[in-house]
Amino acid sequence: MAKKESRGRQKIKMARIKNPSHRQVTFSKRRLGLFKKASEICTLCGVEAIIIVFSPGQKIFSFGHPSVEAIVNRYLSRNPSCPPQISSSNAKNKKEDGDGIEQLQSSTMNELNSQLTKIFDLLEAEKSRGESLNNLRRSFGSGFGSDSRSRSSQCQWWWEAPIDTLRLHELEILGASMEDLNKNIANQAIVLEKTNSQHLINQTFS
Amino acid sequence: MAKKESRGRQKIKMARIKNPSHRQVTFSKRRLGLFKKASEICTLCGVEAIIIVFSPGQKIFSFGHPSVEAIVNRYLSRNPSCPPQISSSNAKNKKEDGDGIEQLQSSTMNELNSQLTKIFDLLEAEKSRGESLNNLRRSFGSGFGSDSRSRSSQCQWWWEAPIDTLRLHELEILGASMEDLNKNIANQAIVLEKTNSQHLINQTFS
DNA sequence: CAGGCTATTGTTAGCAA
DNA sequence: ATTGCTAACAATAGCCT
Repeated sequence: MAKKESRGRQKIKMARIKNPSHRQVTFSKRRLGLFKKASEICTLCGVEAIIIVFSPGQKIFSFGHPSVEAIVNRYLSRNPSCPPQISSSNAKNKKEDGDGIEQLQSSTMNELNSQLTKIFDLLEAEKSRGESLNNLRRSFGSGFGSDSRSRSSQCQWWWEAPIDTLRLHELEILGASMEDLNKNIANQAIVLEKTNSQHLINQTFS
Repeated sequence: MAKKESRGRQKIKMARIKNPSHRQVTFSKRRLGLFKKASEICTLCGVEAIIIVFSPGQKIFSFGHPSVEAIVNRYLSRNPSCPPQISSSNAKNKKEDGDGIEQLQSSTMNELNSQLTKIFDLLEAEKSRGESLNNLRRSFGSGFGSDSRSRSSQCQWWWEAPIDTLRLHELEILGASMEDLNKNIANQAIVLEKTNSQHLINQTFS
């Protein structure tokens, strides 16, 4: 049976990929690749970096190097003092991620201030917990928790908010940046795991 | 003379590079690579993305795909009701870059408002300059202005602020995000030009 | 739609200017 | 601090499962 062996990677034109399906695949793959690159430059050069990607599907993906998960943990367990006096119109079914970006949608300066206060709080908390992330990153080199997978799977509470991200106000973006920092934990896990897998593969083949 | 021909790329351990010089080189190269990747995913998949990198040298580098300015633009033109009642105390001598992040250091909520106003202002200024960027990007396909280089070189008014970025408050980060959006024009130019160069090289060799 | 495979293209470590 | 070079390494387009 003449198995049609793949022609391998082909050169592509640098232009928007027409086929939606194909485009989606490329997006997924390259997004991971991009995040991995970011992860590497952070590790190699000891720098901090964040990436925020607005996908066409109204979702936001993000990556952030240092202690991002710490923010979430701290936030969830510590629940800041100032639950923004923002209109709680969105207080519907907020899960643990809570406060979606919708809140920022109708931002006035006052609400913005509230948001910022909250963010401020989060970051302060984050700073004091940086170590936990470091530990996670350490484990990257030696062994890796196989549970990190299931975890990231469950944690994919990406921005499910039904908002048109492309029209986000800059204020929203700012808020999103911070919120996304929370989400990137999942990303981190995915990236790290991915890297690890490839590692294992390489070892197997070499 | 046995000219020591390079052994080519060698595998490196994924850990912080000890040698500062080497680390800096790697940072520069990989930063461009990262930005290029980002540029590609934006083009190929038609998404928007931003990257912010806090270098160890107290500088911030950023990348932002299309019209980050456009987003702000949208906001400025769309936001009718609430032109923040921010104190216009920032109307001082704002150059296009000016005001370092230090200002955000001692931010209080009031000052924050001022900052935001300023940011808005900067972005507005940027918007009026967006065309030049667009033109630059256009030229990417056909020819490219050799002057774009000198320009980006001069535009490297990166964050020269002598602050320890690792201790930036979130407010500073937020401000930086917006400010960096301005800077990304220069980055774009660099990335595009770089890409172009490689293109030419490839053509030459093939 | 995420994951595996492989031939190819793309990126970059190590040097040197 | 950036740039060119070359060989080696890494990412990934196209296809399948």
